Amino acid sequence: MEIAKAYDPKTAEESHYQRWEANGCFAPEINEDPAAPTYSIVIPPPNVTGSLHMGHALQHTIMDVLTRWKRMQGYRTLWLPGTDHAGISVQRKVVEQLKKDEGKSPLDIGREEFVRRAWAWKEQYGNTINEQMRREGASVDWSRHRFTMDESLSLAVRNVFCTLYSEGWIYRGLRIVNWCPRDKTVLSDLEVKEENKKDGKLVYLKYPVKGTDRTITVATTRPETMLGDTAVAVNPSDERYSDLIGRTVELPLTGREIPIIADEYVDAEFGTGAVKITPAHDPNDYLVGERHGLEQLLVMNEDGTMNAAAGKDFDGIDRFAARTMVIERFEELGLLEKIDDYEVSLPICERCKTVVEPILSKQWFVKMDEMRDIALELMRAEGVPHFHPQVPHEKVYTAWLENLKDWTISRQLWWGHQIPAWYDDEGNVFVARTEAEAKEKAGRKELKQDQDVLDTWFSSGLWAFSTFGWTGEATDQLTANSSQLTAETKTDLETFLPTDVLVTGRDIIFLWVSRMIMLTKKFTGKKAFEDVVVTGTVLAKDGKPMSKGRGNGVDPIEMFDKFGVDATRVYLASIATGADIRWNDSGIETYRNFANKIWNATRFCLMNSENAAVDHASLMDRSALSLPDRWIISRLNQTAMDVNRSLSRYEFHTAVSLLYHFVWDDFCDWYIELKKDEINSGDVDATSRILTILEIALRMLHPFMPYLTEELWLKLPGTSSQMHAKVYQNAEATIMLAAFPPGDASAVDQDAEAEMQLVIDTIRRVRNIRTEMNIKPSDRVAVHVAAAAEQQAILAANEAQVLKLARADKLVLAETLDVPKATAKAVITNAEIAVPLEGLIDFDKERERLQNQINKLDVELQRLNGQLSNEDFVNKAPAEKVEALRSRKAEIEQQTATLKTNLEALN
RNA sequence: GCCGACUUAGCUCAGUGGUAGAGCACUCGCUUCACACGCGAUAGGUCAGAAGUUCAAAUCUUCUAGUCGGCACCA
Repeated sequence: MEIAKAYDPKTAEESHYQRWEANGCFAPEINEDPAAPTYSIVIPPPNVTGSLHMGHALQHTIMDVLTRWKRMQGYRTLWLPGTDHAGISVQRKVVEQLKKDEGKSPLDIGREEFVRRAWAWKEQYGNTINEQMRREGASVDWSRHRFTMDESLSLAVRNVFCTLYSEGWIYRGLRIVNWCPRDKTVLSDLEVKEENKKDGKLVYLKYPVKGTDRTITVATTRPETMLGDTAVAVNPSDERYSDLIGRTVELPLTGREIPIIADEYVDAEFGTGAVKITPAHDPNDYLVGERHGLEQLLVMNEDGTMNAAAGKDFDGIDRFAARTMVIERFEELGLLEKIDDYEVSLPICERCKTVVEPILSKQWFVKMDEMRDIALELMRAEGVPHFHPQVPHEKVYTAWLENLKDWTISRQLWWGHQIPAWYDDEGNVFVARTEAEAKEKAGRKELKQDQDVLDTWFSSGLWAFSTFGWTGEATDQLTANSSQLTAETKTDLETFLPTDVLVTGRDIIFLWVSRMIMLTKKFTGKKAFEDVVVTGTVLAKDGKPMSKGRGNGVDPIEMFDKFGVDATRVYLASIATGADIRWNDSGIETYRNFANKIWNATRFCLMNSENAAVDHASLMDRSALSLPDRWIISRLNQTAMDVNRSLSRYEFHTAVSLLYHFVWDDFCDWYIELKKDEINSGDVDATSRILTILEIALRMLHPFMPYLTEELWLKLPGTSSQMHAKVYQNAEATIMLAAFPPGDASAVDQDAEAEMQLVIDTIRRVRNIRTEMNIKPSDRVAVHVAAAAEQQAILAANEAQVLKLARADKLVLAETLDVPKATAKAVITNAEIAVPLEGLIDFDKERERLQNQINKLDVELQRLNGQLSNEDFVNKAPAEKVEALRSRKAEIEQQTATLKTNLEALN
């Protein structure tokens, strides 16, 4: 069979995905047994404006590994893909496009037209990440792809809103919220990030106290808000100001007169001990205002400019320009006391980096206290979700829940789920799924729908169940009597919820994961998922998070082009420990090389495969198996068991490491080398066996390296759909439906492993002698081994292999050595190795070699002696530990004695 | 301010009580008929520092230092 000398990932990547998809291999229905156990994962829906970044690639790799592994195990498997509608991001893109192409604003074209264009934008650009996922090899069921604004998911949103409203969990109220003046919308606390600014200023303003010649000084980082001050507060016990309480100040620049009040909120120690109170522009001031019945004076517009209430001079001025103006005016009036440098932390809009303005606004909120209890109860009673790694995520999650504040869910956007609330002329609100129902409730009056839409995370919070068809309508097949349903009649909702695992980054545990847990439980009574795998962050080479701003990102698509999809996937899996990790090109090269190694190992097996074929029976007849066969079968089964265990614990890096070492070290470096002569000589049985070992290895590798393994598996003679797991018997042959090797404990053969160790050690010591004594690779040597009869027999049975790999032409086995003085020697467990080097040996060098071996053993001997002479150790340590050290000590002493004898013999 | 994580070979990282590991880089030798994206052989760590628990600590506890993260506050 002709097969290229090096693996070219492109070929494999282009040929298999389409066929898998077309054959329905990704859909759970490929599984012929409707009663098979299920395994389901919903994807954290990427932003529809987004393209694939390294975080996606990492998480998708993990999800695909799990999905393919479970599918191969015969589970009825579903990995459900989809995207979210990304309210703010899409809105911004469409606004920009509109301005650029037509010079128009959204208001110019109206809401209906704007939404139409947003859909058009989504249709045109929203598919990028889906195509990239195909390239990744993601085995998602595209027939179940969901979008948060799909009709069914939107119906679910409306029903959830109505239910929560009718139960009093959703309310509309006037609160201080986070306002982004650039996006002109409110944001939830989680969408605002604090940023420390060292170059901030603390401005001290003097307010004249009415009826006196005194002033009272307040300090502020936002001087422009003084235009909205409605009081000055001091601590009631602050004697400096006690005589001023109850008086008023004449608020400069405004002509307004505001009271001086006393409130415990004020810290007399901080600043001047007097605080300006702006109830409409600061959350703490808002509370003070509530306590004292102060006016809430809003002085800012939604775009961050000051409004008419700020005064004629400031009306329409941007907030930062107004800040400068206020300072200047105070200076002119002689009322600016001083300006101090001050480190401030500014709230920043997570998406657009604009400084967020705390502002009084009427918004919709979800009350979180009862919601929180749902999640805490799940964690308390069942420990759900199980976080992997548990530390630190479980603790952070729980702590966050305990301090949860209400969630602002309205957004001043047009793209999204418009809030299903209608108002009559008097401002009465009617919440209903449809306008018709609202009118019904209102007595058929003319109503106007709320202009706001819901937070995108509100709809993604339903993702775990709305994606499976839950709409909140009476027609939903829900859980109550699902036990009466047969497997065939169960809906997706009954079949796949709860999902098995959620794989995500830590940045959206609060934003999304926690809300999904609460909402899923509330509306379906089920858990959203049992486990949450929290991946670390893939950092750039500089140790910082990858970001467009820094320009330090690594594009997964470029990595696919450069190293191949499979290599990238295995590399990502190898770093999936839960900890953050720096991107490292040499790491990914390792797995490019690994892919090539697998390719070439297969190439070798296929070069001589005439008449041979994959044949699982060929491994069963123990009497026909040689030592290397028994050994590799033992290693194979041990590896399979360990890989399964690692995957079940989400220890992806361990699984990769096990597979890497099995394939490269055990299979390629030893097994292939040991069997080479047999294979090359056309031994059909030997070739069938090696093909079979390889075939099983490819299956284990498949979840990590889907393209390479499929490409090679299909080339192996004898592979067919007969090798599929039994629930996929009628599908077209593909490795992705082959049974995942479970590993067989009874095939693990400790004797074979010990015997092989003797062969390996013998070969290694001879190679070592050759290198250190500068023997040319082309020169053959004689190998003498002194050992007991049992060891002699093992080596005798593998003489050809030892000779070949040690590049020797003679193997002499005896109880004791009979060699000339000019001989290099070494000791291994249960044997002594000697290589006569007449005329070639450098006696000084051989002395040095022997002395080095003695020295190394001596270091270990010292330590063993130390431990064994410690009575506490001997008395208290487990007996088998003590015994192990004793026997190791005896061995070392014996080996040292031999080496010393040999050293003396050279003199 | 509170909470947490991390600190192991030159680099990037595994390793949750019993002889310190990997990949890459480095050194030496190989056009050995699957693979130079390779083969063979070496070298390289008082596991951040200190104290404690234990027969035994990279691993458990406490403290210190440094790095990073989350939360809170911020007139």
